[in-house]
Amino acid sequence: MKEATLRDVAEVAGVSPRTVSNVVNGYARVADATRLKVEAAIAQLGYRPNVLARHLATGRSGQIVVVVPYLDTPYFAELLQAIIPVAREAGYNVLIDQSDGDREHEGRLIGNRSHRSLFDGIIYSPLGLSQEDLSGRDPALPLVVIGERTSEAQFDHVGIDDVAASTEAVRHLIGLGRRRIAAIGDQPYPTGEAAQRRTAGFRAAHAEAGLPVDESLVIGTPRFNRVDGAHAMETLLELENPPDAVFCYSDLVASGAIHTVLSRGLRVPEDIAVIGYDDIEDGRYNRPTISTISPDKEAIARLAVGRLVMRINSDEPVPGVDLRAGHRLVARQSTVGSD
Amino acid sequence: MKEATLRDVAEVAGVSPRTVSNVVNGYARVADATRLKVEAAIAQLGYRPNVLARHLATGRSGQIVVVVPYLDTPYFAELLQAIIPVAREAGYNVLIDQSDGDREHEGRLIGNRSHRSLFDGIIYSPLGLSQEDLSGRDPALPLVVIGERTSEAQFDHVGIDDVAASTEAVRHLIGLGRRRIAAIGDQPYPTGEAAQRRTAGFRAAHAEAGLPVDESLVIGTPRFNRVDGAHAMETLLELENPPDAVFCYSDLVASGAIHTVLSRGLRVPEDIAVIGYDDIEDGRYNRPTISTISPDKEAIARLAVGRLVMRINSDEPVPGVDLRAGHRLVARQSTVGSD
DNA sequence: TTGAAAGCGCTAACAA
DNA sequence: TTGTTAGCGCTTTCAA
Repeated sequence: MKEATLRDVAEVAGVSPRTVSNVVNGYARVADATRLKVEAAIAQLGYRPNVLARHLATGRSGQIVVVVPYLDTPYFAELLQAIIPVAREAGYNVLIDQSDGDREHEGRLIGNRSHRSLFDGIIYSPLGLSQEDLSGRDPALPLVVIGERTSEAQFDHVGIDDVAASTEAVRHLIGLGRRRIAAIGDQPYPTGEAAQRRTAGFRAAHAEAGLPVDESLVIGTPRFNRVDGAHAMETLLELENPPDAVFCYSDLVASGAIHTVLSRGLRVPEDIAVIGYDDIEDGRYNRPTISTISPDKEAIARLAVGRLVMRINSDEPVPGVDLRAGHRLVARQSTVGSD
Repeated sequence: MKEATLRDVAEVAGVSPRTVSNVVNGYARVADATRLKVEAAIAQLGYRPNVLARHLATGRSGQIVVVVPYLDTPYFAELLQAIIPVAREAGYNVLIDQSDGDREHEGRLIGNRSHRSLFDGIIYSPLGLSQEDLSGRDPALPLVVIGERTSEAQFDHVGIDDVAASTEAVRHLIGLGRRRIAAIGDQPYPTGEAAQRRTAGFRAAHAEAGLPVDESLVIGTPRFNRVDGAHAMETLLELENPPDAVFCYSDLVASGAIHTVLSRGLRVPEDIAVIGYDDIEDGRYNRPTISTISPDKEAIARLAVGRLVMRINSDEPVPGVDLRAGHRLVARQSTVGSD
């Protein structure tokens, strides 16, 4: 049996398609009597609007794509989990795209115009972003960037205050009496902007406590993965004077670092306290559980989707803004111990 | 500037829209001279087909949805990572839907007809499936189920041979000289069909080795999470005669179980060997690294997408089949130790 | 408030 | 091999 169309409904209700459309969309006001007739017909036929046709007519696809570097990285998976329901509520389907951390790919999607009919906007959570990455893009395509920030002001950024959050993390370690604090995850190059903000917070906390920063304790890593954390920690443990605490730029890094510490027969947090970043679920089950900076992922999702929808619905060009979501420090065993 | 349409191209090339359509889709054969003209026009105008319009005209949306219980469960994330590129290659966009392990939700999506215009088929990876879950669904909507199997033969299943895989896992433990082997993850109720197949393999391995099964060592869990594993392990350790090896129905369960063992001051694998299931990336970084059954996720993805596409393109009803992907046992530290 | 009708951009049956 | 043309199902301008 074929699906009922709007025209069928109109016929049964004895009105014009136009009126049915009005009822379905609640656009214009419709006389109560007419509305009732139409609604009855809709129910009778089991009519459901054809979304595709609607999109063709309106020129909107009702889809947004969310680009993340990796799907199986807990932080991104959790971010997606927060975004999807919010988008759905706003009437958008979410297309998930994985960039594989691949610059080429990321650029390709944002730059080219083949999308047009496929999606109305992009929420983009890059691994690292350089100026050119975004400046070459199609300015007509609504875009909201999560996490990274650049000086360019033509699009929106959503994120937490990384500098403040990082400062709190390190302040927490200092408050615990630690004095030789290391940082794992610095990326002192153009695309490592997010990492650099954490490093800035790290320095700020030292400064406010009147503590010097031992530069040999600031370790760079190509990514924010477990292996990176494990390796960096090995480097730190080989120092003449190893640290008594470590600020890791992700929970994954922290997990790797802890792994190394424990396998050397040292204790966490007694010998070395470790704090991470992201508050991924894994951290709550790690042994020891991982202290962390917990970004408000729901707020990030709400802000990003809200802003994107606004952009999609606005005709004039919208100036880019910086939207801040909240965060909080969660102290767990890896810094304060078990009891 | 407006986007160029197929009609524009036709005009510039001096041919009919029909011909342009043929060139773009490679349907009918087109004279070389005409093709060249058309291609030139396409290039000149920067024409890109409007996917939406095409879908409206063909009655296909070009999208498939993949339903997984949780996005942040590593196994499902990795599965999705395998499916997406395969689907894309086949010309389909993947819509990811999260069921939250919620029965209601799963049923709703499969059952109702509101999709029609939204997607052409579903790949469904349920947490557990009961007979009714699928029998009430719209038979016209192409569906491939990953993992679960039921006796119903109206749709396709893709999965590895769980019984054989589980047998291998337990055989591995027996081969290591273990004699009191526990199983964590049984679900002896209708929706626990996948779990039951693992239990069957567990028993089969015992049978073939002439070993009795101590029923008190078969522990049920509501889910396959870390917590479930951790709790079950506690139960096992409280037994008068605890096991010397454990077969866990997921790597997450294994991770939780190992957590418990270690926190009791026991060693893995010396005191208790642990093997998991799924081969999630996490297992390679766990301390100790986790031995596991590694399903061929790429094969699963290929089989599922291939079958779904076939179903979408076929007019007559297609009989359901059972498609088997490969698997292999990966021995890591949690069973064979560090060196 | 509602009707008539012209598209949205593409496909495909029918003809030539 | 290519052109003509009628939709796909919905929205929306213009009239009434």
